[in-house]
Amino acid sequence: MANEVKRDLALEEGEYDCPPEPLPTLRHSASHVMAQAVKEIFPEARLAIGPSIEDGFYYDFQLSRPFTPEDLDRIEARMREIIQADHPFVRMEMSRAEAIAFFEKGNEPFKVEILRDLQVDVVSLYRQGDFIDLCRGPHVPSTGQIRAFKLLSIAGAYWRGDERRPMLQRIYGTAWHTEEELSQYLWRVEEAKKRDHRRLGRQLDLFAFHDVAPGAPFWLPKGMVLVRELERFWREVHDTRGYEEISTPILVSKKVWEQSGHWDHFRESMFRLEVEEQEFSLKPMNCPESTFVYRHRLRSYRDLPLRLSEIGRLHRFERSGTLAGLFRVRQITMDDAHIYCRPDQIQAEITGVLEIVKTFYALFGMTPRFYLATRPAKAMGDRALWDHAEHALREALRANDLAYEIKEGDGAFYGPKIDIHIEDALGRDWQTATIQLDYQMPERFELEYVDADGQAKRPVMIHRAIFGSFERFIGILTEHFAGAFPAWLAPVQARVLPVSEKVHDYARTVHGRLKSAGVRAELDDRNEKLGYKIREAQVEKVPYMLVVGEREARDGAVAVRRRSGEDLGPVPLERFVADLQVEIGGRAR
RNA sequence: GCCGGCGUAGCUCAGAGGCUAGAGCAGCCGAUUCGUAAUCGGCAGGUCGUCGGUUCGACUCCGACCGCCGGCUCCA
Repeated sequence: MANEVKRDLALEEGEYDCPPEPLPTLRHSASHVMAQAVKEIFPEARLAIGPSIEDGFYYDFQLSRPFTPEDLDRIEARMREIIQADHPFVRMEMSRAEAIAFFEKGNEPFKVEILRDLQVDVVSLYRQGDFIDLCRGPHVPSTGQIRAFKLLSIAGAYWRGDERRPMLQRIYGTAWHTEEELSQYLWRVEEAKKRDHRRLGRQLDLFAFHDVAPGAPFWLPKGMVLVRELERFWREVHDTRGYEEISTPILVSKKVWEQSGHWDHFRESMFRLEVEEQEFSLKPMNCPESTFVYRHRLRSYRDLPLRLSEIGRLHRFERSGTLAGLFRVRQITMDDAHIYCRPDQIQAEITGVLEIVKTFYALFGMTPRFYLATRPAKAMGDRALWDHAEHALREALRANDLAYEIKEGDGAFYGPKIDIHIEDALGRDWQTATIQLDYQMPERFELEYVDADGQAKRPVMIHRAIFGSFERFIGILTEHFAGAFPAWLAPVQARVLPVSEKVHDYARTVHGRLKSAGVRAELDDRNEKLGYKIREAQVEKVPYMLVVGEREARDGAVAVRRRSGEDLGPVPLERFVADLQVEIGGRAR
């Protein structure tokens, strides 16, 4: 019934199952081989889909019992046999009806479902050995082409990504052209694990999580230094840019959320409680309450733009399975601000925010990428306003000469937004900053200003965050710097290491001098050898180790060692203090 | 929330239906007074995540719950 096709058709855009480049093709083929191995070992397994993904591939199966790590070993061994046999990948074509019949006979309900949804008359299948799978290709010529691969993990995944549909078992694997690339990749994964902020957070005593507060960190003294330094910098920037800081209540009546519209959209994601027969909630956002500050006075067009900033502590009920260290928390400390302005000020205000974004990320050596997120399906407000808002954002981006991509339908329910992503030291992508234009909240809360003509007008509201949240951003920073924070952020900036007890008096003098100069300095006067103290300071990634022995005591100097291992030799104490103050004051990287 | 895995000392980990559950590091005490990544000796440290069940006996087996990890879903 099937026609074998001698050569791959010239595939066009949209006609393949994986990008027709060498590596995705290889990985896609590896997933077919994995499916074959699984079917041979577990004939009762049902096949779902198996694409190539970044760094590897997966295949989803339905099987009554869970896969175990031992199963992975067996599957991998079987795959090697299939690869050894060097079966050619053969493309075949048949009518959709024939294919449905074929997979019904093979008892593959997921394949049948895919085929029923397809709009085409003829479908392609690929065969290697006696294993046939529905697939648009392309594939490598034969299984022997797959050399460097490894199965990695087993995970659950909903059929078609829909939580109402069956939960399948997904096996993840990775595949590369050469063994070298494979081991390089595995090494990269190991390195990433070493940088994991959860691990570094524990090792460096930055923060801790406890069962009693899932999704909310306990900041330890050293981690709190990071929070404070970021706050300090953040306030400096906003103070000089005409922002006024406010703070609004955390526990508020549901009336506020009903008025803002959040109650309808996000009630289920709010922490609610009843007090004296009134329903309250922990605030999941700052914006509705910010409007109370706006309305505190009658506003004139001369008052605008009014920029109200707030480091607000929010709570959002994130489902238990989604929590992850500082990256996904239930208690979020947002570096928020709301700008109330006239329509003619929008572009200038957005421009100002974009400038802050650039300043911030340059400081950390991160390159921001900009995305415009447009009208979502369940949007509030009329179409024309949305179009106008999207246009204003586009214009601001263009005026700032910023390249951007579109995230279609990804806007907030009250307005479109510019999302800013950064790439960290490991090349991973994070969404951090966001700038959201909002005509809805002013409407809902009936905000007004008196214009030059004496008429009451409605202001526009811009929501924006630069870090996103302190929790998440500190998580990203920790991994970005692998715990070796620049001196201005480092919890301990310098540690004094006396060589022996004989110089403890001098070491105390040095330590005292550093403290009086405002340096976060520690004195390690424990009864240990120098090598031990250095090792420990090194592990803790203290930027400067100041070795003091009898020579330094005599000369009023410190022997400076950087955490890079670089030994700067003896430096007069006052010189070191002055240099360090410059480095910290300039927030040098 | 769902699928799977895990939970033993502050940390990293070993152990096991049957006598007082171990190690390294960290901590404390003592010795050593030392020059750029771990000095030596001693001491102390545990309701084996919680609750319930099976059993003569449970840290070990079973169940529920809590938390964490890998994913999926979600993310104003």
